[in-house]
Amino acid sequence: MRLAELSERSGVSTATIKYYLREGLLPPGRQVNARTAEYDEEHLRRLRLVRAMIQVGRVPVAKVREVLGHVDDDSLGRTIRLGAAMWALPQVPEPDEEDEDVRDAHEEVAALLHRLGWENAERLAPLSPAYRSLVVAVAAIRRIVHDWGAEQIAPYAELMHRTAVLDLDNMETHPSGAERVEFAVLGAILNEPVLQALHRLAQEEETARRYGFE
Amino acid sequence: MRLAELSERSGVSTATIKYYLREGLLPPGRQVNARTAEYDEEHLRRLRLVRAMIQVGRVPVAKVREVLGHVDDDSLGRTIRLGAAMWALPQVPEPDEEDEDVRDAHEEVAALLHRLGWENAERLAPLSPAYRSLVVAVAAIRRIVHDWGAEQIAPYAELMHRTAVLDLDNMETHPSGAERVEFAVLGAILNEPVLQALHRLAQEEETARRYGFE
DNA sequence: TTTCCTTGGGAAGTGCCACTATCCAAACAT
DNA sequence: ATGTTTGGATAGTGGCACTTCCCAAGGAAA
Repeated sequence: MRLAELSERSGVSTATIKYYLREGLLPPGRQVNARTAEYDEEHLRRLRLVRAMIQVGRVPVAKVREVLGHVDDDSLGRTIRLGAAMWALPQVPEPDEEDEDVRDAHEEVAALLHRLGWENAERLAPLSPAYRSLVVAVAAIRRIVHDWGAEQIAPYAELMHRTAVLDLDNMETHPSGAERVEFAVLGAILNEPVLQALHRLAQEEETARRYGFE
Repeated sequence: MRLAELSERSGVSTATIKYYLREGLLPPGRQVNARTAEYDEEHLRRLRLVRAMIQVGRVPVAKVREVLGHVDDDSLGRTIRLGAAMWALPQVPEPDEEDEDVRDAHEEVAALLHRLGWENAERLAPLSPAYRSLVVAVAAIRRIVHDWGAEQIAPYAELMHRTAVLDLDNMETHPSGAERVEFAVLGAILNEPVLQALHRLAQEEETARRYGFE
């Protein structure tokens, strides 16, 4: 498969594919001669994954490179590889520990994890980007709605835990092997837009049930 | 309150506040004289809301202006105003109806809504940005994981519906009045980062429970 | 063989976006 | 009188995801 065909089958312009090659998101094709390169089905798969991450998952190009680097790192065990890939994802500004709201949010979230019995998450907290994201988001809300706290979050946490159980069950039904980490990353990244869209649809449904269309 | 004080109390630079004023995200202050303007607590609230939307919610400036335009539109009923604000949010590329995967995804999602009994969502579907987002995301996943469909999504939809019920319950416990639409928008926008962070934390917790830290 | 078209690679340019820096003149503080 | 602060306007910055342009090598057609 030449560049042109790769482009046609994926719907991505040749210029963009060349850009991805330069950025290291796609491995180079097999060099046939000085001016020709061959690509295969694996390149097509990878390209579709990259596109999905960028367009649907809104992951910046630099992050995609980082995530794929972990996915391809054979020196790591599967779980760790997936964890590394997931931790490379978030794009959160560091919480400003000077800020009082941030410190409050910190305590509140830590207490919440404890109350929920999420011991592993508690242990990972100091390192976890997800934990930091949560602190930032909670601080931002409390800055505007002062009487907002763990009581409001806890039921959501319960639901999200069930969601995570579904995620992992899903993953386990899938064939293991080379594709599995890739599938897991895909699931992790593309599940989120699906969940978000479902959430908004559900809000529309529930709002209409309660208040009609007016 | 002068610009400088507004800046200090919000932690936003004067240059940025001036930018927001120019962009119409903040109403102009009360003009004291040719070279002085007064701002009040309402400006501070609004500024914090804008910041939260932009920084935590990642809403682009143009969208923030649009959303706030709906929030401030007194000619509309509350439910409609909220709906308009919510619908102004998403940033989804139009699904390409030429694409076969997109058409498949379309059918699949429509069938899913029907099966779930989300009649209102079904009726709103042709117009709803959330519906379009869902179609785009499902199409992107199916392009890579071919045996993926409604059976996988349905349980998530169920959980997201419960989340939406929580959202609206929460909103109803809140005082009505001028603040309520603002609170609803805030909830809608800032809940999503919270949910996302909780989801990722829950994944970490559940992964560690099943597989340990290796 | 000559002509023409296609190909892959690299450098530079584009458009958008969220700020940020610089000016300016009025107003206030000392 | 002097220096600082203020709000408003204009232009500039840096990052990002491409896109355009150019070139020389290959291959196909005449």
